[in-house]
Amino acid sequence: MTLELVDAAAEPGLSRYAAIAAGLRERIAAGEWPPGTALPSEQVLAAQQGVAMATLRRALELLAAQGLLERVHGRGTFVRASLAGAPMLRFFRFGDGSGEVPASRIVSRRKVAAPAQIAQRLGLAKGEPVLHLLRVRSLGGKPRLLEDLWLPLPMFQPLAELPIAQWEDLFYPMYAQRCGVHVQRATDEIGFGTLGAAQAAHLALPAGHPCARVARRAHDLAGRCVEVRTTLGDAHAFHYTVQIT
Amino acid sequence: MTLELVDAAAEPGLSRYAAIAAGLRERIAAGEWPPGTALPSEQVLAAQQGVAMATLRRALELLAAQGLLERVHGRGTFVRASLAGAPMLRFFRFGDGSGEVPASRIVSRRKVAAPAQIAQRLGLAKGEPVLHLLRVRSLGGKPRLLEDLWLPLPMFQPLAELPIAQWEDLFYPMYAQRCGVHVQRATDEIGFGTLGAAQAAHLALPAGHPCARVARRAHDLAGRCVEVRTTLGDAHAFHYTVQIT
DNA sequence: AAGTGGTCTAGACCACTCT
DNA sequence: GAGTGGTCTAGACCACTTG
Repeated sequence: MTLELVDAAAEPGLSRYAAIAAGLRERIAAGEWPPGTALPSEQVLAAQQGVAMATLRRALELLAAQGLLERVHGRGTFVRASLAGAPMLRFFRFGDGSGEVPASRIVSRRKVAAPAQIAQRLGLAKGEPVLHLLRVRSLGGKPRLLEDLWLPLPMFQPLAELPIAQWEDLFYPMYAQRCGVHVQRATDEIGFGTLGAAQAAHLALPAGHPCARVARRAHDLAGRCVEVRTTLGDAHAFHYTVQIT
Repeated sequence: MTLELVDAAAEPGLSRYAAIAAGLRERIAAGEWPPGTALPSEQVLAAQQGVAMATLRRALELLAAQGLLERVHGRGTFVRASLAGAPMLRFFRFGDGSGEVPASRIVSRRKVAAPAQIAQRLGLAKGEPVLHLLRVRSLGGKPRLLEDLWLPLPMFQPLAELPIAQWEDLFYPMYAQRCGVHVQRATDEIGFGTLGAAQAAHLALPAGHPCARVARRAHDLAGRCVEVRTTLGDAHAFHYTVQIT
């Protein structure tokens, strides 16, 4: 019998659990279970997929290890909500290490046609409409980080219209709430350089001052690049720890 | 028989598989299975520990995920050999990206009493004997990296006596071969600074030139810190990519 | 008390490697 | 072909969370 489930698991060469994981990943990306909500229980899913519970578990554990799901003993299995708000401070250590969230001040917001390099990083065609933002982030009243952001435009239209005064300090929760965009993972590329005159002015540093540069590409649940961001900060405040194994 | 195996698995509050993993980790650290050798088969280990094979498997998978073991389908489960030779280039990109190993030139080698800060990082008492090395690493004939190393001395005595001409370009395989020290993991702390006059001279750069600084602590199988190393390189050649999830 | 995920068992069969 | 790890099953029992 039994209902020929459209076997999302029919991928060739994949183990049963890997195929099931891939299928679940697609259904999550398609919005069947929005971020923060619970999946059906292991029992239900196992019956649905026609496998033993242990096999279904392996699929869930795989997705949990990849950061897509979060399993909570006694409660259920949940689709992970957006990334934590301000992990940018993981790269910088300014005077006060108090977990304070940097205050955000939008310096400029413009709708523009994507330059070639930005379009390529966003996975768009050159010239597609994007939202370009410049903002300064401060700690203890002192400007510390200068950020340059590019957001694809049909998707982020609500932010093109939202009054500047109503913007939040943390962007990712705002993306989720106002645009339904959930940042699920990001890639940060670290480099060192020096500040141009205009950049230096925003940070109250002399032109030519050494700076650390973090070039981020953020991706949503479906794997699309939804944000390109370049952050500059005083190189002397930069620090980062890497575990090698 | 049957020595009352000192049930390393008797830890309270640990699941059976976690306790078994901890016990195996200790036996590996104690040298029962040297790096590169195979552990007994799952069947044998399961019988030894008196658990089902699936439980034993979980223990092995845990240790494999932690990078201590390497499992090879059809061959066996192996204790991972030392870290790859020169992962320092993961942080720098000089002209040629050809996977070339940087040539090493020892600039100085001295037996000294450990300064307080070094002793602390090595987990020694201040004043304990250590080997202090300074070396320059070059690519394509050009000096690129300046390294400052501290090695605890009873342990690395063979390197205190080895003629400089016989040193290898890669240190970790040499530690393993000559001193029986196997580097299993390391922590790299990335920062930024400027070159002092002496440092700049070694790298053929002007004094005050911006540099990236990688401060490494390397640990052996038993978790002891066996090397403290600070590497300096041109800040403009620095790059590193971080995955955030 | 009911429902969830976490641990564990005692098997079966398959895929890979070596000789 | 013998031995290894990889996948999968169909259960049991435990620990945690919530009504």
